[in-house]
Amino acid sequence: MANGYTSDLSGDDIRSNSDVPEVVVQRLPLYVRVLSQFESAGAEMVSSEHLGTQLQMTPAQIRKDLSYFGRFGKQGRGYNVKRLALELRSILGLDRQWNAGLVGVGRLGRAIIAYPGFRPEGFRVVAAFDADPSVASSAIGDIDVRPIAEIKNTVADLGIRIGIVAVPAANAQSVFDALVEAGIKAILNYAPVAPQVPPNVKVRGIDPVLALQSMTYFLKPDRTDG
Amino acid sequence: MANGYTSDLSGDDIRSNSDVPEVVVQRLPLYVRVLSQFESAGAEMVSSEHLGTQLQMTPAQIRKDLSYFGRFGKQGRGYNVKRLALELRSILGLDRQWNAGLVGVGRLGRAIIAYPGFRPEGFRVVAAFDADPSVASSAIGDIDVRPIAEIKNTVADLGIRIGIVAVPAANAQSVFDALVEAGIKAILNYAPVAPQVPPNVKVRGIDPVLALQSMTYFLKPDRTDG
DNA sequence: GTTTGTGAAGGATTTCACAGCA
DNA sequence: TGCTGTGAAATCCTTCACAAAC
Repeated sequence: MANGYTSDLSGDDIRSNSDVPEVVVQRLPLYVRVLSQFESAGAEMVSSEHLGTQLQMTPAQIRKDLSYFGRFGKQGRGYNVKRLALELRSILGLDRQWNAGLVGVGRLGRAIIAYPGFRPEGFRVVAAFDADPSVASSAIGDIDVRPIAEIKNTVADLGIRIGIVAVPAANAQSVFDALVEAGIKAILNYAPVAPQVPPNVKVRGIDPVLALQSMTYFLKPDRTDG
Repeated sequence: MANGYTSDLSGDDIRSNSDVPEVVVQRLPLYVRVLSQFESAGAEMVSSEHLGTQLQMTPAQIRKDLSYFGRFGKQGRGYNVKRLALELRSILGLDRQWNAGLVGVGRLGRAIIAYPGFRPEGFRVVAAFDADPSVASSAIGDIDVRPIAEIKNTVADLGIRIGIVAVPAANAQSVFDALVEAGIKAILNYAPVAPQVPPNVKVRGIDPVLALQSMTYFLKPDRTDG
């Protein structure tokens, strides 16, 4: 995200900071992704050097990151691609399904429901919520849309662990509050706001505008291109 | 946002690292955003304390960040909301329009074109490109769709400074190459790949899956909720 | 009294560099 | 020989704490 603000840890039922830096956790999915690519390209072994080239990172950083979780490599040979991918997926909890609840079924919310990239990675949107009563109590595809007031019950009933917020900025904070109240500890936020949540709830923001705005800074010394 | 990997700087025509840390630049848009909110709420002045509460950051960090660019505050009073917003927008180059070219007009690409959040912030998608010849040379809304081979000319003709990549993973690298070849220095990447670009080209990734995958780590110690 | 701007301190992250193993 | 795993060094980033300004 661009740019995930991330409300931090040290809850009681969220994995505590223990001593793995947050940045390291954020890089793990990147490793999983390129390992998958190597895997389907048929590679058996891979070195930190090789991974580093793909990800434009130093080999040392990759080795250090992995060393927080175990000793997965073999000197002189590198890492077994399949094994390392499996280990990392297990560390991240990607070896199971995660149910998500989407709040806001406007244009963006519908695009999120239709997005085909979640399922193959084990994320399922199993319920949707909306403030508009004419939308709520209908259905989109095979997903029921319910009134916001039902978040808490539905979260419990369907085993929802992840919230996805796709409502207008003005309504976003009240949605965060409702999700937190429902016991949600991980939120993917598409709304252009800085969420106020307790420190034991993680929020990652998806915000293309913020991403663009931090790049224009570097474009400024603007040699008249066009 | 989620997690922007960011291929770094020190080009010749990209604002050099000088000595403002990259993290600081990435926070500036956040400040702009909450300042806008305060502005439309009618606030005249704001303190670093107050901003910090909104953004869940320490006041010291905000003051330090701002101090890289100038002395915008008044002791005892804080910052003038309108003035600070204006200064930051100017620093980030948000006081003008930026033209972007979108590559890939599938489901996601069309959603990006339809996204109403760019325009009000000064970002305009002025051209689209696609590999599929049956889509290229058509138009979507008021935007022409052209073959990928025309990127370079179109970038020059329309003054495009920003590339937006919304193609399938398999085609993404060749699109990055084409954009770089066309002289683009800032790319917003929606494709789930780690781009290989020269160090003077900035890339920010928008990737909800990566964002989710780094949150599940903290959910793992999984008290059977559902 | 309040709040900024900033050196200096403290903490976190990255990189170095090399012993140890295959 | 080739490459990992890792303490130690170096760098980067955040927070502290206070003089100066309003």
